[in-house]
Amino acid sequence: MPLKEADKSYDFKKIEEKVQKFWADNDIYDKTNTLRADGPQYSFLDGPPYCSGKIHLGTTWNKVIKDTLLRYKSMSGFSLRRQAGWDTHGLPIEHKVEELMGIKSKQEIEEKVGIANFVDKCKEFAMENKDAMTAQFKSLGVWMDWDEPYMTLDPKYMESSWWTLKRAFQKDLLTKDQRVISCCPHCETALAAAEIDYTEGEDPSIYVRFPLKEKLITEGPEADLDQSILVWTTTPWTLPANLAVCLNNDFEYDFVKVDERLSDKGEEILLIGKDFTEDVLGPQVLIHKYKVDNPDYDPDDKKSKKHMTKEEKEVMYDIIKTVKGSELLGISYVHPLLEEVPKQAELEAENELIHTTFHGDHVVLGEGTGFVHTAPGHGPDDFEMGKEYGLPIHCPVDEAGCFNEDAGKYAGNYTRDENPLIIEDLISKGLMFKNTTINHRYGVCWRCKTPIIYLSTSQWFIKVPEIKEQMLKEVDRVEWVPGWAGAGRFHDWVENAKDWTISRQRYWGIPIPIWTCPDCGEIKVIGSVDELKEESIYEISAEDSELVHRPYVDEVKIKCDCGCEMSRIPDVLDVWIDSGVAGWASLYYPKENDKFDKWYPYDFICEGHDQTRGWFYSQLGAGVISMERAPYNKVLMHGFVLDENGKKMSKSLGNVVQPEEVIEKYGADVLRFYLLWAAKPWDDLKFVWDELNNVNKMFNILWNVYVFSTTYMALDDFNPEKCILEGPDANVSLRSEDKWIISRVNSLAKLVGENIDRNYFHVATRAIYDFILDDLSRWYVRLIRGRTWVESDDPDKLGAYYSLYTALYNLIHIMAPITPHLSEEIYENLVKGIKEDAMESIHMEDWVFNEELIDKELESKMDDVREIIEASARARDVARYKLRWPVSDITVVAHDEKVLEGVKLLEDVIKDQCNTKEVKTATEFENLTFIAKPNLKTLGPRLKGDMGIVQKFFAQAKADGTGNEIKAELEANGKYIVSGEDREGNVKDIELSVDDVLYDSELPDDIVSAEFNGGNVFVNTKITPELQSEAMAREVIRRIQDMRKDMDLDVEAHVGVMVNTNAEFKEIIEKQSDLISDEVRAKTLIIFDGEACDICTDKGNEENYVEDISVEYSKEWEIESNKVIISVVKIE
RNA sequence: AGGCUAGUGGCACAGCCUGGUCAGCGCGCACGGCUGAUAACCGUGAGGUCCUGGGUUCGAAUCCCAGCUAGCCUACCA
Repeated sequence: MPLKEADKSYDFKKIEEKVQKFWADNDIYDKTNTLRADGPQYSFLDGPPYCSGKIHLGTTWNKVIKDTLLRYKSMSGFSLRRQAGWDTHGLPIEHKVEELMGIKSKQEIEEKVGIANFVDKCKEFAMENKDAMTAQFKSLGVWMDWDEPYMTLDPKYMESSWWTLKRAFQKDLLTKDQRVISCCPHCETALAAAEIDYTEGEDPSIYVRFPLKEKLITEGPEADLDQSILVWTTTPWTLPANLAVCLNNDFEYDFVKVDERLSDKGEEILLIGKDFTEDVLGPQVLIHKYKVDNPDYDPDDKKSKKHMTKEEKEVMYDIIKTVKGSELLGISYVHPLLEEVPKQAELEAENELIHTTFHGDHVVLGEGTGFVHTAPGHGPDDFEMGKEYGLPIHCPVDEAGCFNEDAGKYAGNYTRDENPLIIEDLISKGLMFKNTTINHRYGVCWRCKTPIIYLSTSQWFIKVPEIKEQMLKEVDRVEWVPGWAGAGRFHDWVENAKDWTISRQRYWGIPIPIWTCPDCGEIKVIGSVDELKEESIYEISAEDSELVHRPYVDEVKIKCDCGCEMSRIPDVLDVWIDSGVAGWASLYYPKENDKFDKWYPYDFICEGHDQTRGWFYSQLGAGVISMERAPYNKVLMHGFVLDENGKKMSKSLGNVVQPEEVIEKYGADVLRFYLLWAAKPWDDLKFVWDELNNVNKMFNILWNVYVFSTTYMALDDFNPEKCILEGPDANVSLRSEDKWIISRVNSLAKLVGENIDRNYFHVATRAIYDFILDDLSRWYVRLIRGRTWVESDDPDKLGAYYSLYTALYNLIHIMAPITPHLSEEIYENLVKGIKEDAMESIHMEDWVFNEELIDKELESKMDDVREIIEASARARDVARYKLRWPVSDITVVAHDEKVLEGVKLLEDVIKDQCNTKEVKTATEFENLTFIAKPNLKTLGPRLKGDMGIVQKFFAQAKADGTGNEIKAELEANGKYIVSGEDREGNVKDIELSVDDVLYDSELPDDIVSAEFNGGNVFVNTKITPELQSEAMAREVIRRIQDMRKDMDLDVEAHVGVMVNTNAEFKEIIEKQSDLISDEVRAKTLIIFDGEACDICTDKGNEENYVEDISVEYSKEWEIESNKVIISVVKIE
């Protein structure tokens, strides 16, 4: 099948559809994998995106990076495993399903809908989303095992996570404990740190009086006043659970007497930390300034002022006494909501420590009063305090965030909703000192965005701190790209690792395989379905596939050694465990071994920087627990896709760009290339439509080069297989520029390969971009344009075809991992059916480059030559001397021999591109005229009166034009003797040294020059009759070509041409009629002058005459003030 | 509040590790040119406090310190 001429324009839609269909119809993906099956292995693990139903630009970038690397690895001969993964469990889907089914609470799920139905719906929903997202990823051309992905809802996958849990249990890392943890009151479940988002918002900020039970100041006038500790809080709803107040032993505390100016109660004593007093109460002394008349004002004294400023100090409050925090330990206060919360009195009666003060290290400087409200049931710190001092962990709130009966007056209501009421009560009881609000960041549930609350509940944990050291060692072992991702960011996060809350009070997740005995408290952790069946007391009726999900697994009872029936705890696992075990669960280890042995551990994973706390961490933890190591050896951490202003894309800002929008407009390949090109992978990427347009332009240009190539190659039926470069039968000869483009494309392959390997995708794509634009399109194609016109199988023309073909051939290989569709499309035409060893798809080809074809010296010489040619163009531009007009010679002047060598080697290129008959080289430009002049600065002081001799001499030298000779002699001998008569008429010889003479240089007429990086280019623009004749002929040619194009003639179509002009112009161009005929493919060329002109322009007077310019076309031109009428007739 | 990363003409980026060459490239803009790749290309020009402020140095976009802005991560602001 011969090479076909390509479509004129780059139609990505058509191409991408066609190529994807080709891959699908012919199982190209499978064939590619099979082809590499015996190669060295490169194992990769896909981070499972959550089955939200829609991919976004972030996940797009993620998959494009992975796909590019993996395609490259495949071409490099590696055997790959590229299983896609899906994260299917968890709250987000539960929420969606709740929404779909109109469910408002957990109670409804359990009582109305039923867990089985609910879980079924979740599964169905997850699978639908997975399918939708798979289609989106496929449309990007991402190659993964889409038909056999790993899914966290897969029972066999889930078993592996059970096994990991069992490992944790065996290592004594699993514990159930009452702790204060973050809960989502809407989802009614515990949340892990990784599930908390943060948001800015307004909360109350109140300063509350906690009245002292016994006054501390018992003497003096203040003894009668009320005395209170001042406590600050932003969570009024935690006050019903307040059991103590913490202070810091080392701080100093003020007893402050305030009055009605600051307090609604009038005079009272407040205890405040010394460093907080001014923040809370304002400055102690206010200075009021008044303008008053100056009693000493003297109207006659200009310096005297009429008014003066009088200052009055006002003391706002008195500090009666200051004591150390340690002196305030153990004092009792009255709970501010004692009447509203009767339980508080009960508690106080039970434990004398309640409602007293303690020391707490967490009491620090900053906001507040130095006294910290402590509710062990609500705050992690408070909880620790409570445990340390033996306070009860009192929590009058249920998991739904509602007060229970222990909250007295507030019972039954949602905690945060009670804030206003509690504030009101405090005000009416006279305990509110200051009632304001604060803007701060607080935690919210990652899915439903409900503000989280801290509650003491009983949950299951993995004791991460116990394996922290090993985890940190693994962090150091793993290769991170960029380095700081591991060394800084991730290391810090692991360093601060806390216990991992793994239990969730939900339905759609992996049931925690822990069975407990209600009687003896024994615990069993089940590691597999088989084990469960073995241990089960009753026959299990559920299918394996159903058994591992709730509610079926809940029904399984296990026999305890004590004889009782053990039941499963009702919780499901944190979804971060789900994905954390992906390394082996996706391989069904330990139930199956073969895939595990082959692929574990993984050479490479790649996710966004949000996964520091997420997947990077959960895999590390689960890996160390299960296998004593991180499951990965190398991690690329990529950035986020931001909007064009660098702001995060979010629905609320309305700045979200959908991937399909981009694909619709530019296609998948342009998007892929853009994503890899626009930013360093680890930086955030600003998505800018304009830049996408630039990339699209590059695609069009590449396509144009392809069209250009195939146009001529198809015309000549070019076949690269028939090219013989060397030996006696050689039919192709390569010019230096041909070797250059081949060298360049091999250099490119080397650089791109290296940079994809080290994940510098931006370096790779930017090099490709520059190569296509600069080297291939703007330079090489320009250089060979003339050669493609030669008829017959000229070895020189074939050299150009061969080189262009090679450049394109290599380029589509280089681009295949990045732009798989475009490469495949071009491969289909350019290679398949042409080259005997062609594969079915370009993606089955090897990644190759030939180091031996790289000639760095040649590349560098071409760089110089390009500069020289550009300089020559600049010089011509200055002289307004058109490039189309030939010049007799140019001279390249450079000091560096290398540059001149390059000029000689690439002389033909320069001749052609500079449109010059001759290229001269020199280390100095000889045609410069130098005008010598005396250096008055050196000569003046020395010669004094004899200066006249010298001046006269140089004036004469200028007139004679002997400057060059003087310069030459000075350079040769270092001196020059000037003779002349002095004022007295005596002949004198004066010796001039090199320093005594200065020069002005002058370019001869007709010479223009321009600088380039290594020297100067001098262009001789002197016109001879021959040059003029050729120049004018070229003007005519250009216009005829223009007309051919207007006529939409085929490139190879023949024409007849008539040129009618004045006699003088006719004479000039006639000499070049062969050239003209050749260039415009004219079978006949008639040039004449005079009235014959009318013959061809006279179309008669018929009104309906419509000129069919595709057959015959006449046009009047003006060339250098000559009227020229050209007629072109198409010849069949 | 702490950590990491980024901040370079109107826009997007390179340079920074390893201090010194008029701070480079692309897009955009203005002017001119070219025209068988032509929705392409070439030339010239305007346009920059290299985020701000200190410091080190003979010399800082580059190294150090502090601050501002943005992204991500973290945090018990009680």
